[in-house]
Amino acid sequence: MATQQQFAELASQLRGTLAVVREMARAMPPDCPPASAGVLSAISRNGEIRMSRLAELLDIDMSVTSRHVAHLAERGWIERAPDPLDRRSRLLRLTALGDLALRTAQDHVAEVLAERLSDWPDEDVERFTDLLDRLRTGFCEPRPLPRTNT
Amino acid sequence: MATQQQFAELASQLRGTLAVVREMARAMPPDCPPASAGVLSAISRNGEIRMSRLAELLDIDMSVTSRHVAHLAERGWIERAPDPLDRRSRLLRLTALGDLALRTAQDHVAEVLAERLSDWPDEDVERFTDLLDRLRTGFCEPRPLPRTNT
DNA sequence: TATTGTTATACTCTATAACTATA
DNA sequence: TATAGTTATAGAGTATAACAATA
Repeated sequence: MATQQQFAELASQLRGTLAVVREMARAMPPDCPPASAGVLSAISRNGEIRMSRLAELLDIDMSVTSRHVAHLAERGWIERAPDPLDRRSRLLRLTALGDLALRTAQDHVAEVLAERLSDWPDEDVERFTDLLDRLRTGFCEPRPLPRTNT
Repeated sequence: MATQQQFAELASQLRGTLAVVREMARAMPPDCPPASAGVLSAISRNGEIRMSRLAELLDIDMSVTSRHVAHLAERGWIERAPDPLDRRSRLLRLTALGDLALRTAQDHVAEVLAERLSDWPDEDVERFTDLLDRLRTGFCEPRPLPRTNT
């Protein structure tokens, strides 16, 4: 396992990454802020989905998810259909307009990244994406209880 | 260069990393929120520093930096000395208390990372830290003007 | 009684603009 | 006139708590 020092450095770099995410956010269309793009992306990847599951995927509170979803629905980017199996619930799915908005947003950020990271070799981009994915997965997955030292 | 698709995926993973940073933030002491830790860390790395330079390093507006710095000064974690060369300016430096606060905060987040990433090999942590550093550097450094197609 | 989703309220972090005091 | 820093105000994103409808 890495040393305490190494983890501290990693943590610091992760905090520093917020500046990059902020920079990417500036490239987004005004009516599709990063949080909206994240919700669209999650729905697109998963297909029809419930609010509660969506909140779980995004790792944010359902109250927050609800507000983002309302924003998207106002723009006609998603549909909220009643769930025939549970009338408390709603099933969300992307509309054609929503799919277009998502693609547009993705194109914008990809362009910004391509411009700034033009000198990165392919494999570094791949490896980086993979590490980020593993980080998120390792964090958001439920963890076994920490072992006590008995 | 990587494809548009690869960059889009990278962007998505970077957005997803926000969830991890939020999770780490929950492990911070209540009077040392992540933003404060970031400022302490930057001052610690650079030694005595001016406000304007600090804002540049953190890539946030000076008005925001000013508020964070005021927060730290109230707690006795930094000192603000007048700059003998320019009386408009102030020189910031960590106090012993501030150094302690920083170390405490670093220990907390490192512990969280160590717990969640216990199965990561050393080299992955190193490589990941390096990639994050290169990303931030590639983004926050001034860029040459994009070439027009003439 | 518990759960799904919504709304009201508050907190953190950031940006823009107006201000002051020096340069 | 321009620059360093501060403060006031606004906006995006999140969390907690109270609520309505349904299970």
